[in-house]
Amino acid sequence: MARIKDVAAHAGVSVATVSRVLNDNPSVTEETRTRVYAAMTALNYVPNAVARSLRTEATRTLGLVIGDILNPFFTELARAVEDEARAAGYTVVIGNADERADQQDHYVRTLLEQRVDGLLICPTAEVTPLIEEVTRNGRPLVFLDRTIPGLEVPSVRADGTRAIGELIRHLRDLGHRRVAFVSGPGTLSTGRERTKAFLAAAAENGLTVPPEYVRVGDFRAGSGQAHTSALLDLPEPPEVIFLGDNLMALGALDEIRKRGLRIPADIALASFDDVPWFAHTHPPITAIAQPTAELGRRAVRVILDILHGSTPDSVVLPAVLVVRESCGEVTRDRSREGGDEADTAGRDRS
Amino acid sequence: MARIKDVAAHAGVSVATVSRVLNDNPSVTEETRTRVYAAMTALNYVPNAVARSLRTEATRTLGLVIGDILNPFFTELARAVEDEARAAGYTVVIGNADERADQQDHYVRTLLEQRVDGLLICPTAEVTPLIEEVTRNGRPLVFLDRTIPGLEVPSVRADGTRAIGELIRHLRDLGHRRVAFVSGPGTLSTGRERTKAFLAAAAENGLTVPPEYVRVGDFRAGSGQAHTSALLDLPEPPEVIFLGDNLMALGALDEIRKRGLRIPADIALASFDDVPWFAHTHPPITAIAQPTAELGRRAVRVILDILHGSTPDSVVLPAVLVVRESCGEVTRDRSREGGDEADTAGRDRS
DNA sequence: GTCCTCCATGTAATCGATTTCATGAGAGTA
DNA sequence: TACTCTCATGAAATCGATTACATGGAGGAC
Repeated sequence: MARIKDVAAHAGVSVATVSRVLNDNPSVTEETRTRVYAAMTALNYVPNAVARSLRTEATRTLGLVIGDILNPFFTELARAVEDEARAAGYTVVIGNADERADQQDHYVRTLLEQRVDGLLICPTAEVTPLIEEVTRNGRPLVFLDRTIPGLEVPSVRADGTRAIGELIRHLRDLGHRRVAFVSGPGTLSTGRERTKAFLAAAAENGLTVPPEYVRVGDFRAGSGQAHTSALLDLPEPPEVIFLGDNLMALGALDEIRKRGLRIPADIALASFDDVPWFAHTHPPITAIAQPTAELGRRAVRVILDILHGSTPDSVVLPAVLVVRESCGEVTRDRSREGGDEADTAGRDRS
Repeated sequence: MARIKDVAAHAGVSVATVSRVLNDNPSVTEETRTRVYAAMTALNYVPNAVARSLRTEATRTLGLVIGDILNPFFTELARAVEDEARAAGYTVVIGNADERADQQDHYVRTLLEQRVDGLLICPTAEVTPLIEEVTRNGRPLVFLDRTIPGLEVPSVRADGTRAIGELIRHLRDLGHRRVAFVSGPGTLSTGRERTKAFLAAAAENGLTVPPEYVRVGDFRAGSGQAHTSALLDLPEPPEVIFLGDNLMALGALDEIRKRGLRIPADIALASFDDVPWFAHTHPPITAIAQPTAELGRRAVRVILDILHGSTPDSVVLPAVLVVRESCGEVTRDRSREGGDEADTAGRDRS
């Protein structure tokens, strides 16, 4: 592969001049510039980013570690991060933690070795020694979607507290009394936060929640299915199951379909996270939508701010309730709203 | 950040020795080895992969350029590629072409600059000058999911011809005569191939397909919706619409829902690509499933073979028809099969 | 004509690792 | 004791770029 030295020889100049052309240094004659460009195309020259990064101590690369690449929430997030980063001239390297702390650490380590300029992490666990060390060393870091309390790291996330309150009120208005919640792991801020909001809203709306109605899932389809099965097998099963994320909702649907139950007549369903196909299930699923793409974009802006030397604040954006039909028919004039909701679900897809 | 020189000084050895420890060179005393490890942990040493790659001319990194990161088919593919690559000690850098040739080229160029050891590309266009150059220079390259005819590049893909034949027979058996197809772009091998298979199968089953029933989409939700709308507005609309991929099927569902039509009574639907939620729509969608994860794994094995010096053959795996209910009730004893199909859709999710 | 200034270009050090070749200590043998 | 052989370790070149500093030629002022 052609090196800068070959280009220099071919163009009859020094490597310094070629480097200047590469970096748009204005102190190069128009004539030599064109000669250098000609040499580059003649030799199919592709600059070696490895060598450049070694010298400049910058890779113009961001590392993004997501929780689960099969979760549409994270892919939408990744897509937004990438778009925003590319616009700023950065490349994004995505690592898929698969919701496992060890695999998260594997990618964090790899990304550090590759000397990414900044790290965006959706932490999959409370805190690991590696993460702690990264924060101690003051390397550019932003937590995305999830946070770790006690660490001085800026974070970008959605707050679903209000939307969960609205959901519970909606359920109570529909006459439901026995509501179960399948949360995420207690080691994740999103799991804890959603559970807390659920319990608070239930209390506020006069719903008593027996302990067996609050289950700890792992944000994966399998656990949604298992907990749904367990809940349906209770002596007094709930009237509504609220799943803590879209993958667990998919698992719940699998289980409900397997048992031949009807939604919402036999069991009502709601989900945290809204995904496009929720509008097309039978019936369409009531869900809480996060401003996913905006979270991704803001996270990039925060990390770029850090790289430019400032110390930005954390960002919290509200999630919103999207009422559909999986918790029961809403009797008031909802026809118009139904159309709006379909639009909402499809919003980010165009 | 600590460098190998600092570790050497701290351990009282030379940089060469530290490098030997890093690379598990057996000719290092157990005693110095432990002293070097101690120095590394004391200094929080993280080896600089940039410097190492510059010297060794290898990055242990694979580049993967996918068509669209919001398409679950590609994310499942990416996930499988990543898993297989990680098992072999490689990191994967994913680029999202967003179905645009220019953005595909942007990532190919970036990945070449980063000196990835091999490239896995799902080409988004017939052929670009850059792609042609990459093949001419003989850099390790594999086409995934899609191929470009005329280029001597190994490819890994699924063949849906037989499954499409089965689908058309299934439609004919259900009494359908007017079948429309929304294909992918003619510039993509998958688009051409599916169209060809569709037309051949239609002819074979005695179905006449007027030209306005064969539409060219772009594998994105919006075009599925637009073509569905156009088809439904025809003086003689089709009885069945067969969408060329899962995103266009989602768009078709949007349009059908907007019009308040029922599936399959008003319009029947089938899709290329099977995704988990197709089992949960109303009604569940008949689809053609690709062996997605296996495609990803095989592609990694092929590129690794190339890196090891062999010249592997292309891989073609069959896609299979998954019959559900969106084309009409199957009257025979299908109760058991219904259960099997749900399992099939959920297969890769556990 | 001489000197100074400006500016395009070149020379060489540098980034942090790997790797070849040299070296010197210690063991073994006569 | 002297010599050879082995083997752990060190010194220095190298990968391909960037960049501080040096250089030399053209042009202007006197």
